[in-house]
Amino acid sequence: MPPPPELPEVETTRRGVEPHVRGRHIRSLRLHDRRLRWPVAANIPALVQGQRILQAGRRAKYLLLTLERGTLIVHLGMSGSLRVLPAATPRLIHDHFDLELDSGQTLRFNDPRRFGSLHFTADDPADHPLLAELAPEPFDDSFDGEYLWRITRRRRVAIKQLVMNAKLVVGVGNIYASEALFRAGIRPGRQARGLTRAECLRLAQAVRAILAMAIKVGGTTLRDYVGADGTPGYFRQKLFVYDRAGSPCRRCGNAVRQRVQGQRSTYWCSTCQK
DNA sequence: ATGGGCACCTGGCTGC
DNA sequence: TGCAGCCAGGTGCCCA
Repeated sequence: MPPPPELPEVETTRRGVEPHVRGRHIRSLRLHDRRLRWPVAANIPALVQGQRILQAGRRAKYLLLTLERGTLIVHLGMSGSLRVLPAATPRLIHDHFDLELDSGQTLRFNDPRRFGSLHFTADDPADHPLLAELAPEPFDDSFDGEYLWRITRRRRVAIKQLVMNAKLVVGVGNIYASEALFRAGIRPGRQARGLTRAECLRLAQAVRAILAMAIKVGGTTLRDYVGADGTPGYFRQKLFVYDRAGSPCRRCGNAVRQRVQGQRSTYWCSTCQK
């Protein structure tokens, strides 16, 4: 099973899709299997038919297709992928919908585990319930050490869980949470409020660095299609601690440790992280 | 306000 | 070789 789409994978998908959809008109939206995390509203095809796609954007891990009137909101969940294909391409199992374009291509969504989703909003997507409460984008100026310092002051929750809370930090899933904390030299079990200013700064920088690197790696394999991830190989090689329990830390050689934290596996090096 | 736990789902792996 | 059972993960939601 390939790694789940985190923010870099979603951004890679956005970049892959954008040139194929921008400026195109929607011939039709065909729903094949509406069973996703939330049942796909049956009236979406009628609402989007004939509309032009102005751009492909992203907010956190949500893909946003801006139409002339309204926005399609797509989430890849655990196993979702979007591909640009010739419209006649035979469908496979777990294909959920096709966004057929006037170019003769179709944007096809496949999602075995059905944690993905498709919504439409006629209003400002920023006001949509799924997006309204989200933290600032990691690459925004407002996301920095001071921001992390401010939001952690009263939080007793472990820093790893805080970093995975999309209302506080966006785009960091289980894998990159461990990786970012390793890079910042901070143990995942530390109480958020116990971090120093300097540590908050390092963590903010680490989050940005990890995401930027992953986007760069994803970009190298970008072609005319976009999978949920392109290449487990590249991906795995870059990981310092995730899924490496018992293996030597790539920095100091000590065994990488693992424990369950908030019902998720956490990995860290007790030498490199304090 | 905060934190903790649950639910959703299926491919891939483990162990008998 | 077959099969049952467990695990992984993102994240909205409910409850304490």
